[in-house]
Amino acid sequence: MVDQPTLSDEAFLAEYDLAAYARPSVTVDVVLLSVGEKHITTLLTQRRMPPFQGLWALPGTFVRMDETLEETAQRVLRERIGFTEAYLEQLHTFGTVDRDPRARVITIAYYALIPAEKLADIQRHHPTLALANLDVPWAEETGVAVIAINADGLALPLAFDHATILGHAVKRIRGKLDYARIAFAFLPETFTLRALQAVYEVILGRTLNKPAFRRRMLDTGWIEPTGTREDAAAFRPAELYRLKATTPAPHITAI
Amino acid sequence: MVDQPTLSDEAFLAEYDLAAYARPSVTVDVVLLSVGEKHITTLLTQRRMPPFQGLWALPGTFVRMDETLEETAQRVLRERIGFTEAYLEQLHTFGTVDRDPRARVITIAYYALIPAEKLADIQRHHPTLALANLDVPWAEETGVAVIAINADGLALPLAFDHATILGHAVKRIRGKLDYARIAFAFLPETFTLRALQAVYEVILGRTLNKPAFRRRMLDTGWIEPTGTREDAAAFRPAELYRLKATTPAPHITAI
DNA sequence: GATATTTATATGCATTTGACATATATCTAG
DNA sequence: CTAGATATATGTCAAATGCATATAAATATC
Repeated sequence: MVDQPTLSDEAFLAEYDLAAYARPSVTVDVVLLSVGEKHITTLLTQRRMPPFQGLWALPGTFVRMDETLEETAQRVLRERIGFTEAYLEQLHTFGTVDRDPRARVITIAYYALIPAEKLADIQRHHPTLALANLDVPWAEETGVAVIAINADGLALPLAFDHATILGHAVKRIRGKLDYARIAFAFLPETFTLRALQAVYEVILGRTLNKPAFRRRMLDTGWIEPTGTREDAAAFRPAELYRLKATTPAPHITAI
Repeated sequence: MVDQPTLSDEAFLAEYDLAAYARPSVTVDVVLLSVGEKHITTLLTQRRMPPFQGLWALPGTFVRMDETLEETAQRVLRERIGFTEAYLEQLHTFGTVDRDPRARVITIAYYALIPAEKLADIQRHHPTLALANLDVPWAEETGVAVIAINADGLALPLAFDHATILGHAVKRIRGKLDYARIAFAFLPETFTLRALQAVYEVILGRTLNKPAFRRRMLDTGWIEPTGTREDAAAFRPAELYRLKATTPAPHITAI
């Protein structure tokens, strides 16, 4: 229907068209999110070299020429935490001119949801990663930046625009919580309704009504009882549920 | 608190760190969306050179080293349609390795919402742009790619992964319609409730109940009556409404 | 072993939200 | 002035949600 270029044409045009433009550096940064007792948590690395030496940063890497962006993000997971079975989705691309004082660096941010049970494991094998609680000083859909606080209650100063990126990630999972089944990414295979509600409350930053939450969750049809109960710790043990196998895809098929 | 690098350190590290990595080309493509009688519409350009010569593409350009991504998107608007007062937001970043056969090109897609009244104007001044109706062969939140159809009912073959990008844009505005005031970006300053409902119905691809829509819209508090009525065309003229001035920002403050 | 205690689970009820049908109001055309 | 067409308002029903309370099932204590 349309003339296709010959190979030599292609080669010529590649030189002609693209080489004329300066190329920025491109990285992928991954927000590693999990859910603790009272806070959304994340894993940060301390920068050992300038710029922002000593400050805390999201794990990231440069995009290689032969890998997709999603593959880059998965490589970050593999190389930094040795764990790739996480819900992974693109978040936003940050391209302010001077966000990196060295050069023009555009970063495509991804976020990965890590089961809380895996966190201790990951930290044990990767001691350079710091576990931080996120303090979200805004409600609903407003603010942007968040504050990272370590186990001693001290704020970890963040490098680059990473406070903003973290804020975008929090905003995203808050917004998706109601229509996407992302809360389950933070829980083990089987879980109680109480544990599920705790995840919701931590992410949303407010308490929820128990009977209403139970009914709403059961009505979604997302979960099913396993028939077993939690280990009797103290008092009546609760029924364990699991996420049903999804017929449609659980999230957007990314390109 | 932390040792800051000297300038010479910085210069050294900039060379050391960043130059070691190959850099992809980076572009911004803009999905120009509007709403017609029965379809979501968009403006496409026909490629005059390989690759995909003759096929239809989103307007886009290379990111310059001294402009943010949003500024690049605004430059596309200024240079291609001469109109920048549009709701503009980042959509998604597409980075498949071979999406451009010439070289590795990563594109950050934006979408701009154009008032329907401006479309004829734009096309008159920019005859190389084709107005296409979007056929969305999927409901709700499923599919991805869409089909562009010109005024004669013929499908316009799309270059690169632009069918997918267009699909993401449709999905995005469908999803945001209920909680963000984006429908108004397609309407003139003052509008009737019937016109507003028509925009909703075109975007969602289904009809809505009239009284329920009226109440829902009035209950949002987004709009207020102007006190005037539409030009009596035929039969009873409807009240004209306008979008209230927003106290909080209408959309996320991008970095 | 009976009872108290604590949490899980279920139920009842008032309020809210939305879909749908229908009624009333207001304009133009003739 | 009347008919026709559309804008606007109301009424009803079903579903969803929030809150209070009742019942069930486990352990700890006396």
